[in-house]
Amino acid sequence: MITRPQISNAKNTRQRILTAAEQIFATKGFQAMTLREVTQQAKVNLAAVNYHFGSKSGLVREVIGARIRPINAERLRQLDQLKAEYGQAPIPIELIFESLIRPLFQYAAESNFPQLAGRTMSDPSTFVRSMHKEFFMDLSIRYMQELQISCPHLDTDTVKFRFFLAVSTMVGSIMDQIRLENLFGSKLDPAKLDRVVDELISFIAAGFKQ
Amino acid sequence: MITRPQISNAKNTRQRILTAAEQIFATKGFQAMTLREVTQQAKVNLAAVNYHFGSKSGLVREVIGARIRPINAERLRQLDQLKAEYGQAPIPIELIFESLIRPLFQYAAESNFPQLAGRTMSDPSTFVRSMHKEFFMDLSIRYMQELQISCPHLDTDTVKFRFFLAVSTMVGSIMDQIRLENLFGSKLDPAKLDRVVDELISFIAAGFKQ
DNA sequence: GTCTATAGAACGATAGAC
DNA sequence: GTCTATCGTTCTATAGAC
Repeated sequence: MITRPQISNAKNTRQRILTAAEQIFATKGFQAMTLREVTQQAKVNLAAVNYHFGSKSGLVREVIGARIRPINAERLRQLDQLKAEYGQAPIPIELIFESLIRPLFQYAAESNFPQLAGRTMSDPSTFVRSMHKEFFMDLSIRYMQELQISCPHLDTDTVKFRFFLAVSTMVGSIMDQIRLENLFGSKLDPAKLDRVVDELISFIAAGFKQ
Repeated sequence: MITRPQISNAKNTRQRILTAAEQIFATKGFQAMTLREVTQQAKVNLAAVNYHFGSKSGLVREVIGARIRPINAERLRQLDQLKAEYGQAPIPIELIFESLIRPLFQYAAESNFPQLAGRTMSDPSTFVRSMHKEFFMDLSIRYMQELQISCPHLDTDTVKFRFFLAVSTMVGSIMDQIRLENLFGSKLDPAKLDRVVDELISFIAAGFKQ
């Protein structure tokens, strides 16, 4: 029997690094995440990071991209479906934001992705900032187009302002789970997190519709 | 004539360190701000930071506190004045948030304080997080009490959720000036910043009132 | 593909002269 | 109060054995 320990180990090592890096980056940010802590938590050798990902930046790029690409694909899939459903009629604001926000939180129970996304949006390091533009610029333009159609009474600048505020609310609320826990005095159970998403969507839609 | 070069130099050195540290912390965050860069930009000796502030943490504590204390005092002053004006009657939601948000942005033209505050709220370092609790916990409780009075139809948890979202919007929007500039394609002039504040207050109030 | 060992640079902090 | 000089630590990244 031919065994392939290298390949299967490689996958395990690579995946364990990704898992550890995601958790640490999400909670500490780019600068404070050290490769020593990542490899220690993943129980792999320090040099493995450079072998598999080339550099610390390469690792973080992979961590963020691996999570955000499927989320953004799901967002656009839902938006396209709404587009098909409503045809020429404008899509209701709530449904547009549903398609933007639900996919972001749907994996929250099985990962810390929301926190990761929030960190990606708020991390001060120039490297992470450049990724933010790469992953969200086109998406933002598409959503603003759709919102403009659903809000013919608003001028372009107002749509931009309110979309900026809507995204700020979304980002701010997923970024700061600790502030949320301070407010409520304990860890959030999944039921409370669902409630956060419901409140978030209706909060944003109300601000946008006025 | 008796000169006191030490004292006047001390003040200059101390102040120059604070100014440089504020600018760098606001843009880069705690971890990425190095004392070498701060002292180089302030044109003072590296050792001066430890003489005047004890440590990097001590410096950042001073930077944040020096800005946030007067802002919070002004917020509570305005809130108390509203309280006196309205007596037993509930204060309108918009005015409550005016008192929370305007003082945050009023010094925006003459400093980068909004960005500093956003960084304080979002920085992942545990040290900065502890300051966040120190400076904003009591304030949050006071504002939630006032909002509860103005929203007797909402239960306590809903007030908490929406206050959390309102603060998220405020923090997210001041934190990420670069995202705002990406959206509008250029630096924001003061007139646009005023517009941001107006939109922000009405956006939050709409989300809270529904 | 994974390891040890280490290069090379940057960091916060401090001791001690002035 | 300010300076020079430096300690001890930590970091990313890499070279080279296995």
